[in-house]
Amino acid sequence: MANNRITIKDIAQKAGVSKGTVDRVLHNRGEVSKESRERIEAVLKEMNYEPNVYASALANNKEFLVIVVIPECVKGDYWSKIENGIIKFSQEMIHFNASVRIFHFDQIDPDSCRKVFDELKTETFDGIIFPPVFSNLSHEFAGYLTARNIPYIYIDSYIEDTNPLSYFGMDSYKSGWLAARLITISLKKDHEIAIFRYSEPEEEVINQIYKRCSGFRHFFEKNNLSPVIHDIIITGRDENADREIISSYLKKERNIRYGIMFNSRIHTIAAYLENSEFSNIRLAGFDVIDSNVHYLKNEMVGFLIAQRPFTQGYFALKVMADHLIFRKTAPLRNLIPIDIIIKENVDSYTSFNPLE
Amino acid sequence: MANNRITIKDIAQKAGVSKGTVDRVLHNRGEVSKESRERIEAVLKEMNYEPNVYASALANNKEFLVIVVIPECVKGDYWSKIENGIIKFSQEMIHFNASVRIFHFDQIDPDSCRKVFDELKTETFDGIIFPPVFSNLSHEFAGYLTARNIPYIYIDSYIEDTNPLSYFGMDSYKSGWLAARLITISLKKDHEIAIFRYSEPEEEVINQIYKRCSGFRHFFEKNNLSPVIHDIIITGRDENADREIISSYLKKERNIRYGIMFNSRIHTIAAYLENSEFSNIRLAGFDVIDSNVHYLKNEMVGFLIAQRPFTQGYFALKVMADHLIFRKTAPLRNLIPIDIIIKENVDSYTSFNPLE
DNA sequence: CTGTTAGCGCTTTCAT
DNA sequence: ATGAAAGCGCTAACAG
Repeated sequence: MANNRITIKDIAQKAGVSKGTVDRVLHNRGEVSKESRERIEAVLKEMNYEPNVYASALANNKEFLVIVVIPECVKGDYWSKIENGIIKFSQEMIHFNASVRIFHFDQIDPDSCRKVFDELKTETFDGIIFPPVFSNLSHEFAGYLTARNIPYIYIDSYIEDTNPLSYFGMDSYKSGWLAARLITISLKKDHEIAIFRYSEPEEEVINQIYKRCSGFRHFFEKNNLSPVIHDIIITGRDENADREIISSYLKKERNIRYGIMFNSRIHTIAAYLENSEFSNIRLAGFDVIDSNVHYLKNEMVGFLIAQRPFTQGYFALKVMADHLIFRKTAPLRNLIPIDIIIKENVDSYTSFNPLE
Repeated sequence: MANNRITIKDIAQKAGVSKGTVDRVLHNRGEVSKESRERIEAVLKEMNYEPNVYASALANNKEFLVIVVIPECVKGDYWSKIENGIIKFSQEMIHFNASVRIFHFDQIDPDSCRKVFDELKTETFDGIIFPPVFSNLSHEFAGYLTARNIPYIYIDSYIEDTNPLSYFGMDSYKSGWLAARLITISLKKDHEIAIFRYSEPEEEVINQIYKRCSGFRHFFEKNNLSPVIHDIIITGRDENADREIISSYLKKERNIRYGIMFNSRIHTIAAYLENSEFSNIRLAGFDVIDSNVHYLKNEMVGFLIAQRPFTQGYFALKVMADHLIFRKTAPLRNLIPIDIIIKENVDSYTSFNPLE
């Protein structure tokens, strides 16, 4: 039941050549006569040879450096969970002579991101993983990478007209649609909805938020529902100002019973409403980050839509390693499941991690 | 940034011994003087040595056989997804000289399970994975395994007073609780609920179903809700009889608006109700299996509670491999997230699999 | 073009 | 009790 594994030696014997020659055709690095190659290829196929990638990596003894560029993060937030997944997998790579270097930039400052990209243009590395937060910058950088033949993987979001090795992220449109569906379940006839948004969403990051929002609105249209939906524009920077904006708005619009935010910061809204006269407004948001979980548990937030950031980070790096070290391929687009998280299943969601 | 990896050779040099001696202390197989051992152990700790498990497995060249015992399954059902996860990981094991043999038994026939266990008692193997479906049988078999020092891992459910290496499954009580919570969201005052159950749930399998059911009922009690809950007992074997039982029951109880089943066969109920005068009854059930998904999409079923069977199978085998081949440990209890699946996120749920 | 050789990091005889 | 040596499956440099 076991030792029917075919090795390079078996192939060599059966083809009447040496292991060296077999290796040459396996990695077609030339210098093999046509006859030999054809004979070897035939045997390879016939015996259904599968290389032992571990032995291969061991012998290869080549060093790899994978770069990761993500926004600065604090413990427990979305990016830190992606980073944890990356760090976790990086530990499985060290025995293959592969290491990872992580760069951070300021999520709302394109310049800080450009700086990192510029610095990277002076360095050499074998692969890179990053979220295309600022689309213009990322598009340009992707072009550089393609020109240099450096494989890159997107996480979190995607930009068209580029050629990443792979992509891990959520279908933003569908996640917005799903959020609308969930709100609808308990939406009464005269209930109104508030969408909380930042003043001028930096044009560059608009993509993902925009898609979620349009999925959300389309759900109602397509289902012939037309709840009143308010857009409440806040600064996202000035707490006092925001508190004032929100409270004066809600004072005028007494039918608002649901509030949603399409980034991961619904907890800020929850903090404003908590202990206010509007604490009965039910909130919904994105991402199972610690601060959101707090308000999920005290029922300020009714549900969260989540996307397994740890899994994203872990598998993005795994795909890169498979490509670089093991020469394996992976599916181009990996759409993460859109998870529905409420008070009753959040613990099971956060506590499971067979990988850590 | 890279080649600071410490090898056994480095340790040997620094401790002034040979690689062989270092290896002896690493796997404490004796025959080392106390002085040498202490010196080596000091160096090991000082240099923070991490063995290269891949090189180790390669050199070890030992064969492993892992047994898997699961119920017979058909494509697309719960057990087949567990089996897929197992098969997937087994492919990563072949290069470590480890193979997997899968045995099947009839889920509702304890004798067929006993037969497999008995047969296994005459075979030799290095580890085994199975769901303790029949608790008495499993308990006894676990005792045998413990006595023989063969590591075993439970999937799907757990039995007390045994010593498995690890366990992957859902917190059944909480999943029932969650189901009750979800139904409550849209439960109107005079709505009643039907629990569909098999006549005499085989005493042996009662455990998981029982826990789900009590979680379900407790939710209402603890929240001071007291919807009328009906128990509708069907045979589970005789289609015509069941159809008749259900329809006559529902004819008498016109307030029943929700139906739930605590195993994975809510699709059978959906099939009975579809195109009947009771097609407005909303159903809920467990497990994202193909037939359930069908009724989720046509809205006969409102939601499913799911538990990532592929993940269970995959990681159960991974933990076994880590134990056997790499001598790594794993957490004992791994409670899988309790996923909420509705029409709007089911596709994202089933289509994601970076592992396959 | 091809075979031989040394070696990746580790394990396991086998002498000593 | 310990070191030397061979070998796991594969790669790559080097003769020829």
